[in-house]
Amino acid sequence: MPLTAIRLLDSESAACRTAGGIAMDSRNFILRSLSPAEEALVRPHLEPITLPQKMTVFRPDEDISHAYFIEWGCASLINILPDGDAVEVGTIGNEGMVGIPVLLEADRMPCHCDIQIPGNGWRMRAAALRSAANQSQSLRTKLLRFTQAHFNQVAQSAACNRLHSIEERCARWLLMCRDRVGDEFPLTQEYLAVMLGVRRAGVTVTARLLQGAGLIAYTRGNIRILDPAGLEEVACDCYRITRDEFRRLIPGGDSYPLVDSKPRSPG
Amino acid sequence: MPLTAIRLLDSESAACRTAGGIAMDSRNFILRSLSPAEEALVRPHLEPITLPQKMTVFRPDEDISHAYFIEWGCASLINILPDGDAVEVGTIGNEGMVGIPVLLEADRMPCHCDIQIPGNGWRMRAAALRSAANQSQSLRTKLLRFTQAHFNQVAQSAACNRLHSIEERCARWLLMCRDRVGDEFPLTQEYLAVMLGVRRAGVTVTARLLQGAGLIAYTRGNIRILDPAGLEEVACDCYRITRDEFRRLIPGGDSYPLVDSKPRSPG
DNA sequence: CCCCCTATGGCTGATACCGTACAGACCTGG
DNA sequence: CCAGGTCTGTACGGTATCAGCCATAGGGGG
Repeated sequence: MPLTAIRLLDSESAACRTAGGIAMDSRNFILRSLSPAEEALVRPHLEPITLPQKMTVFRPDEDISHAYFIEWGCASLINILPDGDAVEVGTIGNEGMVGIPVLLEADRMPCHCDIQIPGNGWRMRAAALRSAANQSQSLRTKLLRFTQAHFNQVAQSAACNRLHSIEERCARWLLMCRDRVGDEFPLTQEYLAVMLGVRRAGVTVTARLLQGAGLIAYTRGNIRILDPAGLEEVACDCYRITRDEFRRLIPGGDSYPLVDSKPRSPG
Repeated sequence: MPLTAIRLLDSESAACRTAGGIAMDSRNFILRSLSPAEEALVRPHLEPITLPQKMTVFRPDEDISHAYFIEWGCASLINILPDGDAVEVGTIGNEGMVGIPVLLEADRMPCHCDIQIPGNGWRMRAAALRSAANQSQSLRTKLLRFTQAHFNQVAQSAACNRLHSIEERCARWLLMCRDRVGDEFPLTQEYLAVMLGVRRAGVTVTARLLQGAGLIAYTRGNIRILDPAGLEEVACDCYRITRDEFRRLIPGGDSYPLVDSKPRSPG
């Protein structure tokens, strides 16, 4: 079976899970942490959604219509400068919520956000999220603490982008993806180059190095992590620093990352 | 008179202003925007404070005791990595509040924060700030919108640090300081090098270039902006993008930056 | 089976910035 | 007036990464 066949949990099967309750079996750290009272505020507004690769979640300076709670996959906050150059400034997967500007009453922000690793999740209208956050202080606290965790990640990236080599940053970035979606995921070097803010050719050299060292294996558009511990040695400390603060700040963070196996489409 | 004589508004004269009401005459955009009800929540807890250069505001992974509302001067969020390298990831002056982790219920964060340009302001105990923010939704909104503005700034820095030259970033950074404290401020090249995450020698070369072009003038430990418009042409778009979002998000942002003259110590 | 598109691999020379080092210039205190 | 610290100016070789370019290879559609 080609690797690309391992893809999405479709929205139908995601919707099925609703019957069993969200809090119990969601991979999303915010949803799984909800108390019954919080769940009553949130759940009626959740709509299951598939997240195909390259889907635009929101655009710079456009009102954000929904916040997203990702189950599988990974969204990327990308800063695209007027001259066309781009870099990723932050990544969000199942550990939190996409759409922080909604929570912070700002409605929009100057970054582009798209789906970098396909998956699925839930979305909730911006107004509903704001209303829920204003009604429950405990829910608000969870969302705000995640916001701080994400802020830390972006702040770490600002330093990392300045001070660390492509190799260090590449290893860090692959580990961050692994924590969210497991050992294997679809990803081209072209895309990875945008994430790291470097030329595609630079990624090729680095990827070959990592593969040569037995840390990863890749084919066209797919990457598999072979040796996470080895990769962590190559990565800069930024990986560990960010992850540890996530663990401290997100609800139930002591079990981050989740190690359950990736769901597959039926058949 | 040596430039270094132009320094602080001492806490005594800051305290005097209290008599006239904070909202009326504060340079701080959050304080000056407070409604009477909000002011009643905040003002009793404010304590005037001078902010000497290099003062530590908070340390990595240490509980933050106070939030700060700066009137003059400028604080810097610095990421110091385990290997000793450092870069600034964000700057806060009179446009907002220092101590976002308090508001976001996270208590602390992995960055170092210190005073980069001396000045003065007010501080408020962390618990008092949290309590005020939880009691008033409108106050909370103001603080959260500032948080988004600062988040944008850090996200912009992440991209800027990766993609722009020392010269562009240096010009950007000087303009950001100017918006907060006026055309002249104490600052060594050594410090500026940390801010930009480059060698001190690299700053010297850049500073000479900018001075040669008539954009700035500097002596030991002091910088004066001569031609802001010219500097803006040298700076990358990151300056404008961040500033414009600040204007949109902070209360009364249409009058940012304030252009009133810098107060001087009596005599 | 062939074609074409996408993805990866590998050149070449250019350059921005680094690490290190040292010298001069200014300021302050004894 | 000297001593010592701090700040700035400058040089040198080294290197990570860039910009541009072309070659190869896999894989799906006709």
